[in-house]
Amino acid sequence: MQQRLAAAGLRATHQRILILESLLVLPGHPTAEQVHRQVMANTPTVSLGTVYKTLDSFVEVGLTKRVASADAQCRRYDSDCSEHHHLYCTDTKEIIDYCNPQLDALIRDFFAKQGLENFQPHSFSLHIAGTRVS
Amino acid sequence: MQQRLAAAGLRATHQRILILESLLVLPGHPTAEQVHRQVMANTPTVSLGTVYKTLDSFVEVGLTKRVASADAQCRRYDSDCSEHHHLYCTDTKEIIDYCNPQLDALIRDFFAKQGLENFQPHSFSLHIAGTRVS
DNA sequence: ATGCTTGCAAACTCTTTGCACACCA
DNA sequence: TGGTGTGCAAAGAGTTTGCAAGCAT
Repeated sequence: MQQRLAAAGLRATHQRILILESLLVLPGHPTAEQVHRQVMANTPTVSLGTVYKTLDSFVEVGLTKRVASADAQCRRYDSDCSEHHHLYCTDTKEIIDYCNPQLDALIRDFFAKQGLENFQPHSFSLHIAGTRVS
Repeated sequence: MQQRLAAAGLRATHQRILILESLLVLPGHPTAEQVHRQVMANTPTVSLGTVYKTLDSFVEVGLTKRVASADAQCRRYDSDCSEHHHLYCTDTKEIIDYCNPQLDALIRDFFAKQGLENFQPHSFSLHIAGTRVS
């Protein structure tokens, strides 16, 4: 954990380690509030302000991402910085991560063949809206 | 304009007509604030609260969409309810609409062939992050 | 005339900021 | 030790809510 922070050029403080661990443990796309709660479960002396500042630093150095969310009125963070897609259930407002290398290949291929004008794509993320079926 | 509102099951009030017009005029993905400014340019007596309420109604009946945005700390709306994708410039934080029927077909095809487990997709939106080149 | 809409202002939520103290390198 | 990070509380931005008055049907 310390290593990851050091590698990212951040001081390995107690709080940052806790917050990074919490991010990795929490499923889905936690809000700052949820990260804070998770951190507090172990160490009840970390302030919410610090969580915000720390998450911002993490985003800045690429340790996490902010994820887009049309419904939420708050920011969500994602510790999984690998490329992946999202299933969005319009009933439950749930966001589920979805990985599919075949899909990735298909999309990359498409843009490799017929490029975009004036735009160099770096990463792709497909948002799939729909409903859960059981 | 009245027709569109009536068809959506909303009363055609002066304010709603103005707000709908403003949405159609404004480029990109305006915030509630931007819509309000646009409305005020014509009729300086519409309150921001009404803009919020109205935009919510519009989203509810499908006249507009909320668009996801990882950076913004405010909600953005999109009057273009047809299926389209987004180019996101990581330099300028700009979001550009992008349409490509071929791409749509490719994606629909992919999921038609090998469906998702426990999920019925309704719409797809590809977020393409990258940088502008000139 | 009835009931949905509006305007206003206050309340609320989420996030940021300023500053003194604490801690890592 | 020096400079960065933290906690706290207050401020800020964006959004929602409650209610009396207004308007579309």
